[in-house]
Amino acid sequence: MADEVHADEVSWLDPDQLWAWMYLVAMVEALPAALDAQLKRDAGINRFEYMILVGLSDSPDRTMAMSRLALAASGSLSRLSHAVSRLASRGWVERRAAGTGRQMDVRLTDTGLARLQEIAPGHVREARRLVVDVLAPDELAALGRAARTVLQTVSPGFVAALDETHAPGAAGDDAPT
Amino acid sequence: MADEVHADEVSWLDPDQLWAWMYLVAMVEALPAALDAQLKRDAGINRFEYMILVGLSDSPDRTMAMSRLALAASGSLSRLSHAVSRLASRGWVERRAAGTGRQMDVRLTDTGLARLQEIAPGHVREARRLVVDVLAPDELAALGRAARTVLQTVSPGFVAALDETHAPGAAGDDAPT
DNA sequence: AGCAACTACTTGAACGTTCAAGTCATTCCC
DNA sequence: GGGAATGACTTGAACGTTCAAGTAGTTGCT
Repeated sequence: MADEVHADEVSWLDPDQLWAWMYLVAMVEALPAALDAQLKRDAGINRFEYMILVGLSDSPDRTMAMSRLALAASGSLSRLSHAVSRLASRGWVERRAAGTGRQMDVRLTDTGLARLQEIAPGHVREARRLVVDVLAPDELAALGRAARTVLQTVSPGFVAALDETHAPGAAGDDAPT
Repeated sequence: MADEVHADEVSWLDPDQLWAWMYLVAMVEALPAALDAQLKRDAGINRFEYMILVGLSDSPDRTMAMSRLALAASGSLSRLSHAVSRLASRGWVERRAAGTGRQMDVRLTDTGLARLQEIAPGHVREARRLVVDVLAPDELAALGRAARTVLQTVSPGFVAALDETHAPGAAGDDAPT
């Protein structure tokens, strides 16, 4: 593409923007794949299942309702339901009817918690190897801020939720630090 | 998680690192989904198929061998083969035996090029709406540089390839301005 | 009390990706 | 010049995600 598009009134990206865009697209393609690969290889689960386990593990009684968990892991209810079925068949989580309505609670079992504690260090190590340790602290901070800004358009609700749980004071409103 | 991990000798992330990591992970999860959604809705294709079309469109004779195209779109040969079958069944690309060996060329048809020219502006608009226009120029540049640095670990070959085709001079070697 | 609307979840089929073969021409070697 | 190895794909099954129902409690209206 680049020039041959007959882009009436669409402003194409200038070289600097295009440069940044290409690398960003490449990263958002490659990074999830790399993280998934590590989890799959070392633990036999994917990133979404990992998020479920983590979400449950730091929740009171290691339990959450499906709908809240779906938000926490940022996936659809359907996707979550299938994933919970898989995890339950391995005995890592269990379903239990909750008090009201059709609501269901998912609980991280002792087995599940034990496995997560084995898995987590390796995943953190990978996060360091691929991202945290290859960037200078200020570069990492800038990356985080840019990611947050982008997310504010892509999924505003999620930013609100994250800001609430993580450093509600420190992480300002628009331009932390 | 956060504390309850019995992480012998694994250095956990400090609050600032964790903050950046959370937003980064959320972004690399949400951004591809958002881009895919726009393409699916407006054009009935996914990001990978779009990359194929773009790759072919600015290639001599709108043609590339499968293996080269797989590199350009950064996917496996198998994935590409399936995707090309889908695109071919819509008449957007065509397969042709190339000179040597079992090699196959894929060519963007006139129909395919026409469709791409209709599709591209909308995609650029989305890129602007979600990323390029919500960040200040220096923030975007920093994001691009960070992405490139991360990619250097995740898939070094790809960085080399991208640097070669895009702004070989301007995009220095380690810390482009 | 009866019925619609809503919320919370599950399920099955369709679709795209991955993974493990399978095919077929070419090249290298004895 | 036959046979193994290599390169360039294709194909089919398995798996996870999405999408469109389906199920089942709860609430609100009349």
